[in-house]
Amino acid sequence: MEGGDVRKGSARERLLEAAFRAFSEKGYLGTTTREIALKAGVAEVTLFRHFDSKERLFEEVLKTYTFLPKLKGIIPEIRELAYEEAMRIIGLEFLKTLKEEKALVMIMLSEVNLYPEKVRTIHHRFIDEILSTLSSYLRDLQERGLLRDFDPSLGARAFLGMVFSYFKAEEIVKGRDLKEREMEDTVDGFVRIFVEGTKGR
Amino acid sequence: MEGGDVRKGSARERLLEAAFRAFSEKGYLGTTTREIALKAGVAEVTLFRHFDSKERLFEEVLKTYTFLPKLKGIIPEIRELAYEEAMRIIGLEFLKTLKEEKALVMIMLSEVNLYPEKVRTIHHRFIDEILSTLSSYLRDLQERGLLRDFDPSLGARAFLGMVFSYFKAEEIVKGRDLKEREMEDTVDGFVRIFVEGTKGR
DNA sequence: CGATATAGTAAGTAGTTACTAACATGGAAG
DNA sequence: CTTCCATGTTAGTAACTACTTACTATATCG
Repeated sequence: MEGGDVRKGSARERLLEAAFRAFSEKGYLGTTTREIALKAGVAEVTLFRHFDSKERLFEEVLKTYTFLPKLKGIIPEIRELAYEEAMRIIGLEFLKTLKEEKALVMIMLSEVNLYPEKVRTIHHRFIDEILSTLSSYLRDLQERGLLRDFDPSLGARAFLGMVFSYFKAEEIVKGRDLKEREMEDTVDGFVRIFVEGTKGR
Repeated sequence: MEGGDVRKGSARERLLEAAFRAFSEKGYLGTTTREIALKAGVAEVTLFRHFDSKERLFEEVLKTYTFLPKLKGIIPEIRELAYEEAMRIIGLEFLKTLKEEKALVMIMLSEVNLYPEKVRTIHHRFIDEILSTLSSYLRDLQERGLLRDFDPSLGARAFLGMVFSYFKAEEIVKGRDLKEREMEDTVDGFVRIFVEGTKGR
């Protein structure tokens, strides 16, 4: 989006950030080392002094910008809430995380072909993590007799899948910038369907 | 998958198919015209005689291999079925279509950065089409008083989103080859949640 | 002050890539 | 038979790209 330079922090940090942005906006192959150095405001040779090759820079970018989902942290507080309200928060938090980490999501989708293993690793640390957090929450509710009997892992997939696909269609493919209000309304609709579909009768 | 040649049809057809495969397996930038020609079993210059440039070849590939979703065709027969059974068929048919058209889906996801407009066009003709087909089916059931009141377009998104995300996670990211049985079971679970969550009470 | 680390400038290399030019070949059609 | 037309072969070009080498400048630190 913003083509601006990165002018704070050490050369290494600036390179990592410039590379991260560039890879996410133009893809790995579509990005040149010259361009990254320019954006970072350093000489191209400095890039190769810090990272031996373009590929190692890419690896460092992934290592640096792969985040841990914060959903895990909010689960304890959520167990106190009503089911529907809890799912609303989980869905919205997941969607916001996707939005914040859009650059990383773009890299994952673009680079599945070129670096399947690297992408799989991130996917595992990110999506699978959230998935298992949500399924253990659902299992807990089942054991307390609040939900009907269904595979909680499948349920988690169903719910997060709705949210992810919505994000993919609007933000990634259509290039939109979703507003708070619209996100809330949409998640709300998803929650109503999901909660109604999983409640005990 | 198979690195084999394409040895039937005219040179033009062979080029289109070889390019389609290559683009989907290695991305647009990761594919060379030399490689396409080799796979098609023709001289590289023949490629440029048929298509003026690599980019125009790409456009022709998209034009040629963009398909019309067949979901629309089966809707009439489905209106006769019970809601749950109908959704099962729709979900499974959608998933199978994604599987058959996996190459195109890969291209779409990989090339959002490079050619956003081209990808948007395909997405519109493919996903949006299915989406509106399903929402009109849901609206119909609502009007017949069989479903509770909810935005049918949101409902369609929810359901197809579950299926798409499942496909993305398993086939695209994890590189698996989903078997009939597993697809049926998963769609079945999705359907149960969705149907229960949208039925009139 | 002197050593060390970090950065820049400049020049270049070897490989690749999309794309072109020129000419030869073979088959189908009139 | 001859005229096309689609194709192959060969050679080449201009641009780009990841990466290197060699030398210089600056700032920090003991």
